[in-house]
Amino acid sequence: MKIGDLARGADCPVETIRYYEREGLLPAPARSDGNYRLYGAMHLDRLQFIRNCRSLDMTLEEIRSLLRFRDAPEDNCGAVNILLDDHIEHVATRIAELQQLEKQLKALRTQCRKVRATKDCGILSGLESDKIAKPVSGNGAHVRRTHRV
Amino acid sequence: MKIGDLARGADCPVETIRYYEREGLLPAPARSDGNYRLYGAMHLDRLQFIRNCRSLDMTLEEIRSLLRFRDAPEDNCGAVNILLDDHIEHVATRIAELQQLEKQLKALRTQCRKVRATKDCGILSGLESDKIAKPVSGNGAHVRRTHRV
DNA sequence: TAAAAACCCTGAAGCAGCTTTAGGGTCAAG
DNA sequence: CTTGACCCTAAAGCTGCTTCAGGGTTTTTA
Repeated sequence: MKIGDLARGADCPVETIRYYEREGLLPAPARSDGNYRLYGAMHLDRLQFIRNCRSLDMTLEEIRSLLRFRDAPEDNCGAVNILLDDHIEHVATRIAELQQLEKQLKALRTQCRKVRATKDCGILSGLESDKIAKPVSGNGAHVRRTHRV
Repeated sequence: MKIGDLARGADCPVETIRYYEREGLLPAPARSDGNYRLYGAMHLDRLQFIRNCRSLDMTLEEIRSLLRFRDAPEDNCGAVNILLDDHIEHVATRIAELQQLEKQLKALRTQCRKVRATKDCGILSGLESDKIAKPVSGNGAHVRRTHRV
């Protein structure tokens, strides 16, 4: 398999594969005469594992850690359970934060129901006010931002 | 007001204020003899506006846009309403994604209820499987990630 | 009055997790 | 034998800051 085949197999951009290799998540594969990367089924498995973890919003550090367990089949998996529990908590925390945010945004939105001059816009004046709650931060949520394009 | 006073007034790190200035969100203030930045009440208002928007998880680009409206009091505010509606939708989308994620993580967690050898760990094998849903991406959620420390 | 502490300055690098750009080389089809 | 699809590397760019290195200024304290 060349890198493009692997990429199609795991639904992952080619550049990201090379990036994972640099980051030590994927082992460097053999090379062809023309210096092309040549992968086997094991690489595909591993890449799919990584991509599954990423789609569960785990960090590369967490994934690195899971891969170490995966590579040590005789060790016990207690730490895996803990890692997952922590991650679930991060996600739950972030959901709660975002729901709070949504409430505030909707409240703000009701401040301006029709189009008028910006100087009279209830939204803009709402954004001046000091009634906007700071995010609950401190603990450590860790999940993708709202903004992506 | 020196930069430290402004920082305390808006509950915002000093470095972040300098960063906002570089990014053109805050106008460059006058300077003292010793080359210190000297701010007035208008800067504090503007900084609080920015920080309120940030705590609602808006991007700097969105904030830049809102500031332009704020600076043009006679324009109409239709675009402000649209911007906010879009942002609310981003947040709602992200919440839905995260709830989906939470469900998958909890399902995965039930795969391994006791500590055993990693080769038998239901979580690790669950992460191999192709049953993990890709994030609904494409549209554009845009909100902070789960991971923060 | 002098030295220490607290504050301020700039410019550049670092963080995560990629993506993009620049500037090439390799290989199969027509 | 050339076109086009694919591959390579190294480096820079993205967001929204934070941190660092290496200074200068002002205020407080002894």
